[in-house]
Amino acid sequence: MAEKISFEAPRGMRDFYPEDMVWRNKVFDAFRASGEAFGFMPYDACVVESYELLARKAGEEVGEQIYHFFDKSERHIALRAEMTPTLARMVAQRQKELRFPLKWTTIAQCFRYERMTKGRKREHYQWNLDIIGEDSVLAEAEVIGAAVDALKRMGLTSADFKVRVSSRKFLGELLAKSGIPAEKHAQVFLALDKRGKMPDSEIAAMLRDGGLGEADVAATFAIMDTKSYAGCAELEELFALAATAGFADCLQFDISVIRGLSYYTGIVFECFDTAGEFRAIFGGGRYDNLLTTIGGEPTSAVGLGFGDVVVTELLKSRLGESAASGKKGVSVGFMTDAERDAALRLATSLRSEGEQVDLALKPSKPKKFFSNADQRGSAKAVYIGPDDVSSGKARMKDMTTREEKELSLV
RNA sequence: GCGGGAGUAGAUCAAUUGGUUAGAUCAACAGAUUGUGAUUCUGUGGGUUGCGGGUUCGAGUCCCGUCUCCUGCCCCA
Repeated sequence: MAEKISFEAPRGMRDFYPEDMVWRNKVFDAFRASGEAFGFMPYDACVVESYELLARKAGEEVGEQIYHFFDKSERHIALRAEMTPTLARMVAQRQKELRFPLKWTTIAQCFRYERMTKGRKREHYQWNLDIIGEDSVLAEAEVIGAAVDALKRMGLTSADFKVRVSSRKFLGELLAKSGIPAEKHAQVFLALDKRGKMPDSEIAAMLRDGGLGEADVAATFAIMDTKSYAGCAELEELFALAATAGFADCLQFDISVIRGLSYYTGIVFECFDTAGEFRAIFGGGRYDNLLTTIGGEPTSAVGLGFGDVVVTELLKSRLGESAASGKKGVSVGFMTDAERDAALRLATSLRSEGEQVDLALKPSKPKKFFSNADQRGSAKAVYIGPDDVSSGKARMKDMTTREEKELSLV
């Protein structure tokens, strides 16, 4: 007898039971529908990449968080933590033959070895939208618009979430205007990112540790209180485009949106639930160095990453745990083996008409059959006994109203 | 990486603070009930109390270790 091993999935890895799959499909369906509606071309790629590609792009301590291993030929292999390096590789490989701008989308399974918290596993699916090779702010507007569209398809409204937007370029100009030297900007970005998560006194201390004088610290705090994007042409244009497209009510200017120390260079954005209960729903921005980091030609791009975990938690919280499951399909059952073929013929006939049919696999008592049909969520049920076979008629019951409608057996 | 809480039946929880054979309610299964699912009644199965060690006459309960889950922080797809 084999030794019993744990039935649990490895830490941080996810199983999708049928009741989970209902939610995942709801979310993925919205991703795909919005991607198509906004004209993005689907693509896909290998889950495994060379460690070198991922580590180069990720930099810093993120390398520690990559699942990696050596294959049988000692190649250093890693599971992707995000899609961007892979996208960069694929675009660079065909950079000369592709016609820009590209609008590409994918739902990518990504892995990351780190401490688990609410809304964060070691494995997740991330919907990616990228527009590559386009400088127009309309690119940002389309990417954000598509993500907002997906949230609405899932059943949320602008009252449930807000997309906070800012611009790194704008922030950099404000800092420069205040006389803070460019080499200190990274420090300020870090501090700004902490606003609200940490007392101001500690943020001030962080800034001083970073080599800023008192005047610079004061100037930084003044900039943190910036409430208007007036004077930033690209943000003004983005808000105007959002108004034209009809989703301006979902946008908010927020100078503190930084997106960490990552590669963004222009407009950046993050979407949060209005109640502030969950982590960021999606985030992204413009990055000019997508291809140059791996040795390709300079190309500007706008990208968005939208994970499945947080939004699913949000949907369950706002719409209810059972919101994704609706009654559908027909259950067909039979009393004894003598009616089995009649049941199979009926199931076959219903299926050819496009019905989703769950045929009982063995005879069952009516009580049991209807109980099971109810449990699995069938909208209708037909139970066939000897009398039905001899009369050539059976009754299809609506599981909600309990009304019965006669139908003839074949 | 740092801190807090918790693990008892399929699920939610008890167990008089260390005392006899670990209980209840749902759920499941069978029957009352061989022709139609929400009621009722009867019965049945179900547990190495997360795992390992220790203290004790005796451990679900106390101690140590370990694993897992939840929850803050750090960080971030």
